[in-house]
Amino acid sequence: MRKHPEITIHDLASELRISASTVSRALNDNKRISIKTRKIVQQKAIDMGYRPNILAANLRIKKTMTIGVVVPRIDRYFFSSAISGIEDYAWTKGFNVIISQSNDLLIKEENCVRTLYNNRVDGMIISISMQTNEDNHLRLFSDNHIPILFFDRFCPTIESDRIVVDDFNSGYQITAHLIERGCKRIAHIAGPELLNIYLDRKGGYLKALSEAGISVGDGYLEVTGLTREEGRAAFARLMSLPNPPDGVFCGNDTTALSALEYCRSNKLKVPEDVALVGFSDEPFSAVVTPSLSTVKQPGYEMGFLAAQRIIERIQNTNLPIPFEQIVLPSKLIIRQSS
Amino acid sequence: MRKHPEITIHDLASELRISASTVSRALNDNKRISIKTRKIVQQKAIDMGYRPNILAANLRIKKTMTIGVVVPRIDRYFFSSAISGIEDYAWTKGFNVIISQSNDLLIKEENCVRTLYNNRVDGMIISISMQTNEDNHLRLFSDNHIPILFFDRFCPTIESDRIVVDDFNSGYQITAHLIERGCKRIAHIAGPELLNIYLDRKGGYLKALSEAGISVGDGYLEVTGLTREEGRAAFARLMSLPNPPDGVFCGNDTTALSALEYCRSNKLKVPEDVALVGFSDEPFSAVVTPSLSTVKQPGYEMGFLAAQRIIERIQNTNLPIPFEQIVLPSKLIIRQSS
DNA sequence: CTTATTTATGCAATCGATTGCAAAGGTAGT
DNA sequence: ACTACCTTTGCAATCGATTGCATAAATAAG
Repeated sequence: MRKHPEITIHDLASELRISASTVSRALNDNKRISIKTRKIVQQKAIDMGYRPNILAANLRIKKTMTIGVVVPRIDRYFFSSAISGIEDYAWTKGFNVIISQSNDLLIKEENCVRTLYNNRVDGMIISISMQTNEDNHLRLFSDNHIPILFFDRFCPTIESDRIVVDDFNSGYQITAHLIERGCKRIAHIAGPELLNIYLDRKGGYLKALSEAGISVGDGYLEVTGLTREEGRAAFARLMSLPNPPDGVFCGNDTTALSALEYCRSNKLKVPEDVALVGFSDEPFSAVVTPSLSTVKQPGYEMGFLAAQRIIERIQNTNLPIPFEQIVLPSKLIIRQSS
Repeated sequence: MRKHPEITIHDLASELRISASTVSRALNDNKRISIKTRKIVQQKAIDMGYRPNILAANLRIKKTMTIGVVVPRIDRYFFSSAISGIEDYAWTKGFNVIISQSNDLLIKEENCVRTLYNNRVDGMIISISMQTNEDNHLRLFSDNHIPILFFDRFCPTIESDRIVVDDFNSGYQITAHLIERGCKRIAHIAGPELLNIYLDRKGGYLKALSEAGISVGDGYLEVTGLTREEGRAAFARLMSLPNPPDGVFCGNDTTALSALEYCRSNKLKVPEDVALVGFSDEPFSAVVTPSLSTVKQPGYEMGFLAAQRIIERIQNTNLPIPFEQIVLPSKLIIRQSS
């Protein structure tokens, strides 16, 4: 079939013996061109297999119709479903999504953000890394008035839109649930204090306890990186305390799973000996035995909404819509582990 | 900080009282420019906060430094880990990755491919949808000599590179394993015949059986879309046969999970009453009870390799490297379910 | 000191589309 | 028939970088 000869508006123009500007306008359905010519041009474009050179147009327009996404890891279900939501919406609006992952490393995140900036994405959706304790790279966007939007893990020092779930309340509900089901000694494996989401989950935990007049037992508060290994280690420490907990609120499902495995190999009954609750509703949580109680975060919806919001902002740069923190409902899912 | 005034090479040029061409060359470390000037220009670029306009450069160069990716669904672990591999490698080479998902719909896939084509990606990595029974949209790339590479699910009628696992052999191994552990009546829940991967898995199953002198029992071969629901229905049909199987090779882990759940609710013991094997090693497979035997597909490695290969092709358009089908080793993982 | 050669820089065209302004053609009003 | 106005189209500049060719400057050779 057709090989290299790439058709331009100039080819169309000379073929039709009209000017390139007319062709351009005709293709864009500009009312300044007569309907008749428009039809002719558009038909010819099809006949000759013309495809617009988006780069040239973008250069002129100063838009790339692209939004950048940075997440800690693409292969974590919560994030991939968020990306799925972003892509689905962006696609309907003709935006492209370019993705990159920070691997939870600040340096990599800085590089990703800088690259997206240099690639002139029209906006960026990001969930920051566990290490992110400064915001210079993010300022690149906010200072230059390029829309930036955080979801889930956000940077509190940057003014911008955010989409989060109510981690505080979720932490509260989880803990309240454990209390209600009769747990007396409730521990918590928390995530890095750098991230608000983990601080909030812990905050909810503390509030629920204090409201119930329960004090946090000695050594009942572990702070970890929430990996499989750290989770196991932390849980092991908890269970070797002189007075081990009978309920543990794990910072995420991964650590809850580690806990479950620890219980299995140490012949501890869940939830009889110790009740467990995780966070995120990873796909495996529903199918392990016993199935894991957890909090469902609407990843897809968050992504969808994020895309919606940032595209709105991209298309109304002048309109001063105030920044907003959108809190999505999360849902406590009680299963066999508690 | 700095607001709108975007700096161009011309600004640098006039500031330094030299020509734009010199600035351009200096920034690209062209040896035709004296080291001294190069240093000066580069420093000035930093001072003035210059950032190259990639669009302008790309327009000239006719490269976008972008590779497009199309997968059925981003939120499936196999695919998200492949994307992760793609992104990791592409990133080291300065390529951007733009993703889109077909949702296993041919129409959506066609649109995605066309969009990527119009966006002038330098190459495309794709795993086709379950419905893809024609290749016109894919010809858009191959006919125009834009590198295209398939991974996992490929289109046999398009000449191109492919990265796959040995589905035939994997299917063979799974079945042989079931035979070896004593199963006499082995069924298979296969995927759409449109896709080679499923045909091959089935082929391996058949070969192993015939080699062992076992014939396929009546109704022992189900062909489905491999979803949760279809899997359950198919498995239910199998188990209600007059002579139900004592070993089932499920086309993927999802259907194997459906089977497992069916067994649970129907008090069938796995693997005593019926042994189960899945395919893909989804994250949940290791943690369900009983844990699922399955075949591990190296998603991340496939993606990494795919990116490596396609970038190589992008950068050597003229060099006629012959197309290749790269077969990656898969690994049978035997767990409790068999 | 002149000519040949290398080194460093600049000019101007180019990539392909968009767009303000000008101009040509057509219609209408008086 | 003349001016006024509207419709339709074209000219040429622009977006910001790259690059072949030409030129200027510096060095080497004779």
